[in-house]
Amino acid sequence: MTTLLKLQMNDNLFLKDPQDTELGRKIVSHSILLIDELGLETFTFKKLSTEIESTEASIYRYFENKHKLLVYLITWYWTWMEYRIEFETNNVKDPLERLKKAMELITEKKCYDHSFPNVDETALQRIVISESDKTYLTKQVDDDNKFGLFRGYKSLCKRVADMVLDINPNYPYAHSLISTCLQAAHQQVFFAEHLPSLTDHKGSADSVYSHNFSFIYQLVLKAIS
Amino acid sequence: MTTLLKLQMNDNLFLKDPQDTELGRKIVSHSILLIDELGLETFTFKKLSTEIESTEASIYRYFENKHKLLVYLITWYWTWMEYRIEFETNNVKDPLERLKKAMELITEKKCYDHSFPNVDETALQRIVISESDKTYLTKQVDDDNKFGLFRGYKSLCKRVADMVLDINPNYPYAHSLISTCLQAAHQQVFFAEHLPSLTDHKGSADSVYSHNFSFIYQLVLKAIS
DNA sequence: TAGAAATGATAGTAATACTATCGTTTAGTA
DNA sequence: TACTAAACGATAGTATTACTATCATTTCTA
Repeated sequence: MTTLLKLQMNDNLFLKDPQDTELGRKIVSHSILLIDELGLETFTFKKLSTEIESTEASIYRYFENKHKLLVYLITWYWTWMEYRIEFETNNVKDPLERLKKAMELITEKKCYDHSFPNVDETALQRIVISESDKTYLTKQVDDDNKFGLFRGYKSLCKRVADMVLDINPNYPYAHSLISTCLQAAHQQVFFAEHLPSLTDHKGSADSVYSHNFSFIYQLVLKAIS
Repeated sequence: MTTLLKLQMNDNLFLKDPQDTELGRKIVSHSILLIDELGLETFTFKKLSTEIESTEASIYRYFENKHKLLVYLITWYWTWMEYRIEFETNNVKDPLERLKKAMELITEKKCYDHSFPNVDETALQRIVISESDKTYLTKQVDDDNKFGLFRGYKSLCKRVADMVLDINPNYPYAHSLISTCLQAAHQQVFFAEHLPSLTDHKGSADSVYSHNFSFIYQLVLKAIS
């Protein structure tokens, strides 16, 4: 039996906490499936509402608009990642081993996590790959940032950067390096599937992910050595 | 007196070549200013048409929609970058020097290039920083790719990757490394301005750009050594 | 100077991204 | 059990967007 968990999310991400009600959880779980299927630009609250047999108005009671919903989902993903890294590196003493574990977790293909029954992590990872940059590449980024909407991502970045600094306190670009790697971790997967000449990761999905880990892990190790 | 130049663009990027007519050039030059000002999501052909005292219908005769216009502008930028790299590394024999020059050009803050009077390269670079990922992060990426819309970017990536392979033919991730660096080159600038905890580049704009060059150049050198 | 191409003017449409109102159902609580 | 408030559904409405279509006018060109 798996323990059911609830990740603590920033209040400003929603109007009413979707984790508290049946409808809220349905909005979250089905929005993941529908954004994955349609892509963010053609996804609408209208389509989601018919999918879950509810109404637009009801969805608007949980999320201000689809941008906020996207930020919510992406933040959930990074918060989940940070929790997993914390959990898995908990007993690891060697700083190099801890960094390696973190990079493995970041670059691996995700599968369903039974602790969170209403989140399809595989679909959510695909959303992160193709939509996550859109959370901050907007004109309202500074406002959104003021409301703490990017705390999840920043906190994860800091945690891994601190691992880098544990190994080499003199490396001057720990945060830049990690934010670059977090980006590369999904960008290279996207390129492997859609624009293969921009990457060297070929072959099956599995081999793309394992090449990607090697590429990124080596990049980090050499950079900080 | 500067020589006026025209970059050869893929036909599929437009319905009618905007470089051929006065109106076309006005569409290009003012769309750069307006997208820079408003951001892609609030930019519309309606607003652009009033800005240039023309009509929506006329703009639609040049570009199918604003996505294609964006791809056109971004492609212009990468084509311009590749031309400049070619030009500046022409006489450089040492492969390491050539790579260094290329990385300098990629990471530097751009200023107005008199060879292209209707393009504000400073504004265009800001657009590249905040909007370029949106050219391919769509559901139509495979279709767009079939029509060769990303040739400019792919060609630049290949050229720089080849420089890497000139230095170390055994490095297995040349394309991944360069596409990662091209991304980091603008992403870190964005973070420095809007999400500073995700980067280590602080201070004035100039210092952000020079730190960014150091960060990326060291990353590449160490990775391929 | 005729004909073609380019542009402007205008209208119209389906979809989007909301907001507002009101009635009904559900849930907590006294 | 009865009351109250919150949650939800149903419906309507609005401004804007992203186009498409048509036709008149200007401009270029052979």
